[in-house]
Amino acid sequence: MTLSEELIWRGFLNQMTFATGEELDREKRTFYMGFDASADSQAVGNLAAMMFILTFIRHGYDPVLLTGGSTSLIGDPKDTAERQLQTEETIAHNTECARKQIEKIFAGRKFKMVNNLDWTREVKILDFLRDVGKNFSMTNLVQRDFIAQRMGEGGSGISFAEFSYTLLQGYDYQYLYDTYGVTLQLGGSDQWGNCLSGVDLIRKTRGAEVHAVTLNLVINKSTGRKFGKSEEGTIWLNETKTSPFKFYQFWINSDDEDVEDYLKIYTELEKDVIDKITAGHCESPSSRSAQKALAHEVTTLVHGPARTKAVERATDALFGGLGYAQLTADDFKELATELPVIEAANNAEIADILVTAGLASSKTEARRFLTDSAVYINGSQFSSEKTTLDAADTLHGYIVLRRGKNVTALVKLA
RNA sequence: GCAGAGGUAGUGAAGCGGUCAAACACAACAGACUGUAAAUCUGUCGGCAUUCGCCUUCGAAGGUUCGAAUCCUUCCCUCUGCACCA
Repeated sequence: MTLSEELIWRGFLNQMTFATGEELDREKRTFYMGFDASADSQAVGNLAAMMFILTFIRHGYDPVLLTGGSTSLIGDPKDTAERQLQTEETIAHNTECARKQIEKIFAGRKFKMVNNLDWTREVKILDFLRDVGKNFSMTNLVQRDFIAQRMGEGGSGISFAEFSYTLLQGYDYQYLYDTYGVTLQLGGSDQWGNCLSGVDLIRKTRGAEVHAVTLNLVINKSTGRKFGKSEEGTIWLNETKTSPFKFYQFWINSDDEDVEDYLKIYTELEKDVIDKITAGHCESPSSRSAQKALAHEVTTLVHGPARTKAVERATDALFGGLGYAQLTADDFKELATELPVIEAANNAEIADILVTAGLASSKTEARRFLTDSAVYINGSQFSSEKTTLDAADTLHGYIVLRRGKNVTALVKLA
């Protein structure tokens, strides 16, 4: 498969400045893509962008990966409202986090990492206005969707800082063109306008033709919403923000109709492999083989093979056919690394334990769960007369306490 | 700065002196059903005590009243006009 064929097959392509996809196949370019540093971890949404980049790398393109140390100080305008400015320290910290994560995902590949703060910090305001600002038409800027929305009736207004964000990004492209010969910028579909800022700027100031390709936003087909959030919120790549276990669960829980799309986007598996997986999945959707393959691949990419294996074992223990009574002490040790473990006194009230374990937010709620029979001890429901936990409930020193379908904790009696 | 409108539980939105822990919708949570799915049905959805009940909430602080989310005062914030600026 050529690059353009693969991009289309995987469903990445959104918009591009190339007239035809074949132009992408003709010349191996040096390209860049920016990563936002407004949060201290990249999320599943950014992971799609990384997979997009990996596709280009596999086809011989050279990547320059940029962290937005300067642009995140300003913030890309949203459609709704002005962003809260973050401190320089926070952004510096986030930029560093982004760098580490990117280096982890791209380990073993050839790539350059840059931080746009390095060349933006010293720029003089007058130089910037003359060299960059002069090349942007106010009329065009004002017509941009988000800016028009923010400035129009019912809009929340927009500061000059956010208004001029796109010039900064355009300037980045120009700098990278000058310094590394970058002639292609990749971005999310929401970045199309900002990518074009650079394309136009370079045409005007350097007389050169450079390009931009954007990637489709990943959509959860069944909800129609942007992909990458669970009920508990964003799925992060950082394991302290989203544990590998939760991360793995997130993928396992993918909807049937989305699984094939996700396999194409979030794994590097080739077409015949993916075809085989989806065929198997269609035969018996209940085995969830496609979800398992997806979860395995993505978790391995983000958290490494060892963690993935551990998480898979823990998952088997929690959701597989095995009863808890059949688990070994070692299995429990594994579970203990993935689930919250809390200590409780012998004969402690179950309602209190639910609260301390975070399975209920208050004692009143805990009581509700109990009367709703939403609580399970070692996988089974129990009579309402039982209100405390004691040594008779332990298995290898632990009690598995679950609320609802997916929220589980281990209890250790003191 | 001036004038108008408004700030109610996760969101939207009723309520405009007592029967308001606050209608309704959505979201969320749980149970049944399931494939750790979707849909559907049922229940829950401030806290403590699960007996009556008690406590904390309706932007904030005061006040009026037997009694306030509801009335008054001050303050904070948001929106819409106008003005300023161009």
